[in-house]
Amino acid sequence: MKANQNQFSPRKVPQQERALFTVESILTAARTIIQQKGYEAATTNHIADVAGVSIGSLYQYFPSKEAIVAALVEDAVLRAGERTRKFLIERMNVSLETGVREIIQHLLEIRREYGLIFRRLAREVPRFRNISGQLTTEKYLYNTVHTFYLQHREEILVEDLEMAMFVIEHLVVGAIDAYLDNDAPRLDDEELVQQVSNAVIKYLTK
Amino acid sequence: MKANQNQFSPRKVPQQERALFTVESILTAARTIIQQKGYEAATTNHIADVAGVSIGSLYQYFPSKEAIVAALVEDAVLRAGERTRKFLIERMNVSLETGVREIIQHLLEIRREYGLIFRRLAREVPRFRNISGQLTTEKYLYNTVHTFYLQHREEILVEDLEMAMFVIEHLVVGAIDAYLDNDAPRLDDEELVQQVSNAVIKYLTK
Amino acid sequence: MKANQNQFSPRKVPQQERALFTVESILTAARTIIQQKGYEAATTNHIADVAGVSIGSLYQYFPSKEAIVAALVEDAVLRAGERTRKFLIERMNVSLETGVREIIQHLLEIRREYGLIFRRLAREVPRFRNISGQLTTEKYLYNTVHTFYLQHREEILVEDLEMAMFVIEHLVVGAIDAYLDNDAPRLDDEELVQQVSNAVIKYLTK
Amino acid sequence: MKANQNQFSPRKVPQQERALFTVESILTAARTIIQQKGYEAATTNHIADVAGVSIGSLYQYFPSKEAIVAALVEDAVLRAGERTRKFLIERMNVSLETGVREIIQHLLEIRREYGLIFRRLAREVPRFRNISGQLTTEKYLYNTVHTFYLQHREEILVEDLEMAMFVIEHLVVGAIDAYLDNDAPRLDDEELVQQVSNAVIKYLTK
DNA sequence: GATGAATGAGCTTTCATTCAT
DNA sequence: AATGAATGAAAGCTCATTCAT
Repeated sequence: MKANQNQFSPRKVPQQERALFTVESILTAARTIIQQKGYEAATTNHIADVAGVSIGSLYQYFPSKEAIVAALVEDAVLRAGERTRKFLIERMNVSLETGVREIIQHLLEIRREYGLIFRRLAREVPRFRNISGQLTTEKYLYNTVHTFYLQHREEILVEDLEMAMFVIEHLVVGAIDAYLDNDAPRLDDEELVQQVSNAVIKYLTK
Repeated sequence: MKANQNQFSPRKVPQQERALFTVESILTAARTIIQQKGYEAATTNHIADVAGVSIGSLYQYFPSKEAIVAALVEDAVLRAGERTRKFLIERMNVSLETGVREIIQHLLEIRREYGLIFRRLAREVPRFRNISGQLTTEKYLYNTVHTFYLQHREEILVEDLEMAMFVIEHLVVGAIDAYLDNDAPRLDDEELVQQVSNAVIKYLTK
Repeated sequence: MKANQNQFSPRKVPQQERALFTVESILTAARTIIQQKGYEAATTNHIADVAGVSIGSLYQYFPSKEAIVAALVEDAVLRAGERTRKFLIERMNVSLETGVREIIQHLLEIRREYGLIFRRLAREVPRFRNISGQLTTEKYLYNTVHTFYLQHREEILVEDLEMAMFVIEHLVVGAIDAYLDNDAPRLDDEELVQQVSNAVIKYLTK
Repeated sequence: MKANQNQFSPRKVPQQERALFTVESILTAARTIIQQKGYEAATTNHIADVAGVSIGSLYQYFPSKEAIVAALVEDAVLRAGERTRKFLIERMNVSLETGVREIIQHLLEIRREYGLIFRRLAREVPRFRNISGQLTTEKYLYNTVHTFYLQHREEILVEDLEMAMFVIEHLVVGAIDAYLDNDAPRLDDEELVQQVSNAVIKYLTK
């Protein structure tokens, strides 16, 4: 069931190369502006301007401003999801401890890179929290992570694994986002990953 | 009582009871609107409307829209801070495990009650993250929590306690907020508190 | 025929000393603000504030903001007029040349002193131009100046004296105001008075 | 072409004929309103209304209300300046007396035509006095007038010519503006020009 | 009389969106 | 298809004035 079918779906599916390029330009412009100046600065006219496209063209491919943002979020989620899934698959045979640490390390990188989209939009515009939240969880964390944990099921002492996954996901993402938000006082990447991994491992196995 | 003196400080101090009521109405209206519909919906005219007050009156006591929000945040932080500090002091002699669980339980309540202000505003309007962030952490968590942990220092195995406090704070708050945001799938309050306490205790002592 | 009878007349004629003081405070405050920050800054609330009087009281003595300004202009005109008349009377027996020079000298001083009221208000608020214009001309220049010129009628070659007076008045006031407005490039008080006197004397006698 | 580049410069340069017409409409509407009702009456909404244009269009071409007025002043100064310069050049070979009279006659016409802009704006809004003042004096009076006077240097008895020019300029403009402001009592155009010319000629040559 | 709280029309300006070319 | 001119609801805010105490 494809989710984005109704209000946020692009007006026309671009079929020519130029059209595709236009759409790409708009999304890139929107992404750049939001990351550099925040959501409020991302007016449609400004986006069109930066994209080098007329405002009329912009509205030929996107029915509304929200549609642009939705596309942006979806794009980020898909890319990040794909990368994360590949990453996880490569780590399927690794030890629980190593796996957890590397996954957290990976999440830190991912959220630093795409995170501005997630964090900015999710925080500034509540409407998009659901979109990104659902997609995040469902599409690129849950399934594969679940598989990974199952591989180490006997090491894991908690009974309800799915609940633990929910708890862990938010423990981890909460800590990472806080770390990225605040210019953290006495912590560097390595230390953070170490500590959070510690917490997760202990939570799962002790 | 030293910060935000200029741009956010009230325009005039109400001297009659009627005026006090007006100020209270405005803050209540703003709080209600923000909690129910978000920051974007909280236009000054709407706030005045809901408060049953003219727009002129609103601007007689608040120099700007942001000042209203700042007052809201400050108020929430002060109340929540006071309650939390009292709560912590009463638990000074309790065991580490009990203390952690009860504190997390308490934080869950606090953030459910005042948290919409923290979470909504902090997320939607980055400007306010500083205010709430600083006040939150520094004023009512850090000092007292630190004292509590020190009382159980010998049970705690991590070396750098302050770093651990940073990690824990964001692990806990991240998880709680996520739980409150998503109407969590297979979790209730008790379970959440239990799991997060578990994680924290294990992180500290194993 | 008293001019200021209708829309600009004070609401009540103050009969007690305190009331008189209040009115004086308001006028002084208004004058100060207008001179220092311009007409736009002179809001009624600000005036009341500076006057140390409640806004309610202000409206007890003046029916509108314009009434305050009108009173201000009238006051300035009366004072300046009185001083000028006295000054002129003392110079009745002086030679035409000396008299003209000293009058111009005197006008320079007067307009430097009260002029901010005349110039600011007259320029920023066209409604008041008539008031001040009429009062200026009629009440303190025309009659006495006329008498002075008559004393030297035989030296004066122009036929239509009244027309000449009109021309001279505006030549003189125009030059003085321009001098006071621009921070004049290569001119000081003395030089200005000298040159303008020259022009007037020559105009009248050559 | 170097000053007012930022805050007053047009927002976008109109590229279609339709847009040019819009800009023209806005300027015309603003000019009309200011001339007929003064600066205070010239609200942006009213200007847009009279121009038959939406408020949005107005702000597409002018970044602020002041920018409109600035454009108005600049336009008037440029046109008036050009006309006056041409006029003066044609009179270069004329006698001092004729020249002065014709120039004053010309100034009377110019200030009657464009003058409402100069006088109203210059008087009501001090900010614009600088713009119009500088442009007026420097660009279209000073240079050419100076040349004219130099051609008759031997007839002129005053020593410091430039100072005399300053005095004369303000004598003349002051008198003309006063004549145009007050609907002058016993004077017509011809008489005014005659008298003021007289004064100037005598001032210069006697 | 005096106070100051309350009012609200109206101001400048923005920006998502539509429409004529 | 593309352009960009045009739209107008709606935002934040001011200030002369009224009214309850």
